[in-house]
Amino acid sequence: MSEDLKRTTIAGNLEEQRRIRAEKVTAIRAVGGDPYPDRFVRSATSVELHERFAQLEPGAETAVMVSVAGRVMLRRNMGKLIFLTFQDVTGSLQLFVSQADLGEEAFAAVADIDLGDWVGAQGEVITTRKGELSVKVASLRLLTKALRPLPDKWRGLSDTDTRYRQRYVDLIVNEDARRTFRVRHQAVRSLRHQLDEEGFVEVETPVLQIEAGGAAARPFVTHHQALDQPMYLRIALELHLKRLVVGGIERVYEIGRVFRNEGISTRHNPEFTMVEVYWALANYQDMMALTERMICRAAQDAIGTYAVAHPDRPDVSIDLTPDWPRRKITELIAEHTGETVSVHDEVPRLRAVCDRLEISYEDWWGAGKLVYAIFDKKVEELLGHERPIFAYEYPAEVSPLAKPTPGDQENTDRFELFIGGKEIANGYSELNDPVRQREMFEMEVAAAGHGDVEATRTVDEDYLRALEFGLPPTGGLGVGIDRVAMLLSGQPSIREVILFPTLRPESVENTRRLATGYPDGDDADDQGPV
RNA sequence: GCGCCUCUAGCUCAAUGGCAGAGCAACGGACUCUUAAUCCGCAGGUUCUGGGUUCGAAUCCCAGGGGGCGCACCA
Repeated sequence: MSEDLKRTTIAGNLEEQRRIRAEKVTAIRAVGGDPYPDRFVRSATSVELHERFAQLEPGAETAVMVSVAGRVMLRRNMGKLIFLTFQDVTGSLQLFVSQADLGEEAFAAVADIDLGDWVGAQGEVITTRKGELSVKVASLRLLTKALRPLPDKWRGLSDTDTRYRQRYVDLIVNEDARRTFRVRHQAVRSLRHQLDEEGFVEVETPVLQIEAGGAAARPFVTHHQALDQPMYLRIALELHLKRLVVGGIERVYEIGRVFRNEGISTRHNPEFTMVEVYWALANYQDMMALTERMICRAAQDAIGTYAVAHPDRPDVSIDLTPDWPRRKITELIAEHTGETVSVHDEVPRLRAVCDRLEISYEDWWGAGKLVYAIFDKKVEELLGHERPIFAYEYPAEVSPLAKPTPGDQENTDRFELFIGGKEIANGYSELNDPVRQREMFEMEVAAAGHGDVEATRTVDEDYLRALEFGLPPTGGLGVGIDRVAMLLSGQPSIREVILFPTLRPESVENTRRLATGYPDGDDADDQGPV
């Protein structure tokens, strides 16, 4: 069996296509060419030319010379005339390549260009007889040889696993993927602009922490060698940002990655991006208004409308137009379950309500956790399907960092924003009484003792020390950036708005196949069951 | 973690117990105005892996792996 035949037998047609492209690389080098040259000076992008020459008649010549560059996506070979359609970051454009213009030798080189190659071309802007805007190529350079073939030019790449693992291919061939990440970028930029304009200072705080606090979630654990010290990846931004408010940064925010060692779903990725905002002298009402300003502006900047597609119902859209309703969670519970409950009710009565609604609970839960469970299990998913809604006045028992509602120690001035049945944002008037904060921490430690793996296990003494220096009245807010991106891009899965979502590792054999260099005769020998 | 669905050529998909196929991509050829170019020809397979049932398995069964969806989990 010859080497080539064996290779083909083992790895199939992919190896044949890669071999042929690799041989072109060799051939280019053999005549002193460079298949991976240095820079190319581009004078115009495809979209700039489409905009500037939108009105040309068919068959027009402009005498305007341009340099363009991009990846070859389509090729139509007519013999002595070749049409190439390339794609750059702005869009795509046709190259008109005539043997009469280039001469036989240069034309033959263009005929060797494969789909997926990067090329740079220089020539006159024209339209064809059919009116297609084109660059009539006077010279064309290979800028990068692609060794692997692109997916089907018409159907693209649809296998979700491959799309996520090989996002580079997804982005090359799927316009919807490019659009999604453009929307995400514009939304993030918009949030940042809004906060900057309102005088907020952007900061960065530690990702590696001695104790992960600020939320109820199981953290990722790692280890610092030099300190010989276990460390945690942060699960929230909150406690460090409030230390900065103590330090006098009265308006502060961070856009950053947080990590939660929990289940993966269409709405949860182990690492995700939050923006948290803290505003001295403000309260939770101010933060609701700020949330609304931020998301409304993001919608306008990213998609130019207040009408967003419903994540689960293709035929429905959600209207983001201000002002969004604000309702107490107990009112929403009554409205959607018919049960009148209060955090001041006796525990047995609340347990009876949970039993009626078929909600399970732990025997150590107080009234706050029970009321919250009712809201969480029976009401949340029903909220925000026509327009966003703020729910507020959450039990203190489930809000250990929030300030009590004036005159009601069992409730807090906390809110959550729901859009399309999903939680998008969470905020409150910050608890700034260090004595009460210590009590709340100790309650959490007790919950951890009950087996609550998400409860904070230690009292954050440094945070309490900071509070003792005086945290002014402060409003705080956390927004899940990924969920905003899902909302605005109309994507039903968080994996669609994260460039490289968390996946199981690829199989060894598959990784091997994908990572194998070429040409290299040894690889093929190692792979197969020869 | 549990349940359901799914895995066939580089890509997108057929073949439902009886010869593994098509389109695109590739390769050879024709073609100076195409638009997913067209036309002729040719090649490409560990049907995810391992067992089993059967005269015969891509197809049925069991186990494992990847993925999707749902549930559980998720202040």
